[in-house]
Amino acid sequence: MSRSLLDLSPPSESHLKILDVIRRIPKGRVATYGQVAELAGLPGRARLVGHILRNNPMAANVPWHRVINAAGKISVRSGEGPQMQRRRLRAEGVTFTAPGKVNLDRHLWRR
DNA sequence: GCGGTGACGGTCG
DNA sequence: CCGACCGCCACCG
Repeated sequence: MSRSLLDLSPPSESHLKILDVIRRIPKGRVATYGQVAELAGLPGRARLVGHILRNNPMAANVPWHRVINAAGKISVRSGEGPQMQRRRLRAEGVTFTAPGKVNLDRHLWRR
């Protein structure tokens, strides 16, 4: 079978650090890609966070749905991703100001 | 091994 | 709100 992304990717340190930060996002709160990257000690690498979530679909034990972009919107593109993300956030009590747009003033993770 | 390409972003106008 | 530009880098040819 052709496996290009997942199977061959060895868990790099940055990789693990990012996932670790995401695990710390409290329930009912959200964090931006840039914020996650920064907390992981990787300032300026917001896109790396996106890449990782993209290549780690399941992201087991990782509340991937709590990661959104700086505009408060859901960035997930693939298939049902967006819907599922919105659903999960709502289930945690996260409110939206518009379809797919999280109320950052209320739920952005402050640290 | 090297370079082009595009990305789950961010920022500014 | 939307679009253009920017910067950083993993992926693939």
